[in-house]
Amino acid sequence: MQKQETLTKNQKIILDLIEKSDQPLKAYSILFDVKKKGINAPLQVYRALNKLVKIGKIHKIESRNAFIACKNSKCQIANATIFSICESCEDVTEIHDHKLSEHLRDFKDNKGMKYNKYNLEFFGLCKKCV
Amino acid sequence: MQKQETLTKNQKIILDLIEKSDQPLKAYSILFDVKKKGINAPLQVYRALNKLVKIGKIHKIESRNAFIACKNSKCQIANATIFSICESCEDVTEIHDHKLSEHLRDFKDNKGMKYNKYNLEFFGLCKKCV
DNA sequence: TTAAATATGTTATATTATTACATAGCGTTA
DNA sequence: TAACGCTATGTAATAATATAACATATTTAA
Repeated sequence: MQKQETLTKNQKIILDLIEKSDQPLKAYSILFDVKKKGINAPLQVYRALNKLVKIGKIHKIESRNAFIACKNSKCQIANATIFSICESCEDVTEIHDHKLSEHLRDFKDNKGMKYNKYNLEFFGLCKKCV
Repeated sequence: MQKQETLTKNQKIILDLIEKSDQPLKAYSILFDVKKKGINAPLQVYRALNKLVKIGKIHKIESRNAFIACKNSKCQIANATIFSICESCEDVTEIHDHKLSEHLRDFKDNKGMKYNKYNLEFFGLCKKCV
């Protein structure tokens, strides 16, 4: 379990912003939005983002270079993420599917590799965009 | 099935280079290597890369911004990729696991989304690095 | 044989992310 | 409390990744 009480000022500001959005935000768009709060440089944003990713409060959508809040209040799935991404409207949803997660968690390759993390992104068209 | 006979000069040069490497190559490292062959600008590389990804000859490792050749001669899996990535030595291997692929192919979320593609990346430590 | 589609070459620029360095705060422990 | 280790901060500069815009050429198909 992560300790959420230790978030610093910058981390809180940036997490707040990301949590208010239900869609992924890009680093420089975050930077633009938090300038009024005294965060002036990309590095300040990236440092906070990296920390928030590390503790599982947010996830990075790798194919989009964007960051979305983790809706799972327990924040235990920083290392096991599944997303669906609409290639038309770019809507992103985190998927929680017990059975699929189980399969992924239990997956063993034939090279004896020890996994501690996975990220899965599904692409397609959402209901609205079909 | 894709038509491989239609690759253009630039596409061939860049595919050759990527196929000679068993590990992912980055766009600007590719650019550096193909300058002697008359490819001078990033855009020429990215255009070839995008095409090669589209037809399934190579895959992009999203978490690494790098490109690796598809070893599957049939090239039918441009839209269904699974990789294992060692976080220590950065070795990347494409995984072909029938059962897992089946699960992913058959996965349906509860939002009625129609998927046409997925990308899964496993992270951990390979045998050598454990 | 013209039109449409695809690819090329080039310059410039946009976007994403890190290096390097100086400083500040905080908890431990001696 | 003083000294240390650790983490975070602020700032400037720059590296790394990727695309826009434009002119031209080549290929494909009607």
